[in-house]
Amino acid sequence: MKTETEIKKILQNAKLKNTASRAIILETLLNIKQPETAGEIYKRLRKNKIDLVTLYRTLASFEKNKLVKRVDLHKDAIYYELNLAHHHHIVCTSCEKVEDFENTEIEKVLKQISAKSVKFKNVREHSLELFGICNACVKN
Amino acid sequence: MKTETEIKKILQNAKLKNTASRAIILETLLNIKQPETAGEIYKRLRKNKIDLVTLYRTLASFEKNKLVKRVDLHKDAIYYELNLAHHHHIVCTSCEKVEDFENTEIEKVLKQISAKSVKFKNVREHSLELFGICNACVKN
DNA sequence: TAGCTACTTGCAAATAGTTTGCAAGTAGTT
DNA sequence: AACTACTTGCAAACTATTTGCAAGTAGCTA
Repeated sequence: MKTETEIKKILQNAKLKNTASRAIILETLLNIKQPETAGEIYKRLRKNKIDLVTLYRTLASFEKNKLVKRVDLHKDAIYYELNLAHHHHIVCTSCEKVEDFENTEIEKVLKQISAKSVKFKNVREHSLELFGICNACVKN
Repeated sequence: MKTETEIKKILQNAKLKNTASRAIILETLLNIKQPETAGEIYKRLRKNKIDLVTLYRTLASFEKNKLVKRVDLHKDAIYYELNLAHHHHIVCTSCEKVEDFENTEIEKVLKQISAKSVKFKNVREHSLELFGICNACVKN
């Protein structure tokens, strides 16, 4: 659980004004384990009376400032998650659970690939998702 | 340029009825170099009088049959492309150009990762996108 | 600390993207 | 040639996301 001052610091580092809404949204995001849609996050915010429009705008500004990133789970809506630690996902296409993972080998190979590319020498980010059926679902 | 019979064969292999709409949509997809949204593909189909709903439904059935896959370009709409050859993308976040690439090393590492995962032993697909600024845009 | 300015918020309404219901049409089979 | 399940087009619904505008507020600046 992050303290109020830690949240304040994160916003300051991102050069975003420290408003009540942003602090609440950021704290909420910190408590979410899996990527969620704006609608799902909104449900968590109901008791705080934060408008859905504010949430969208906040997510957009967080995204612009690299605090948040979009995750593609091959579903129809946009999924968001905090971008404080770089990692990838394994998604179960049956029960929809998401497992995080990180891997240093991948990062090395990606560097080689962008070095090889003729048209790109400035690759800054990447997203990687694996899809499959988790062991629990295979049993059923 | 694929012939009519080749297109027919692709549909048969996917166990999809060989209708006029599907043949036209499939041929159109074969001519597209970059992932496109349903709206963009629809524009190409205008002269063929194919309904946008039909396009959505066709893309959905193609996707279900692995003929087509979704690509996440970190934009607001869903991007589709043919799934005949496995590959990844490098996306320019400035001019939005997309370059394809494939890499055998990646595939090896991914296999290792899914072998290591505790909750997954059935990873079947993956998507990988790199984001950056292409050389042409860097110059400007 | 009061005041200024640019950024932020909430509400209502608009827009964009995608899906659904239904009646009519058609591919592949028998 | 007839049958059946799948496919199509149209209209309408729905969901997710964005925009306009007026009021509110954070973080300077004097």
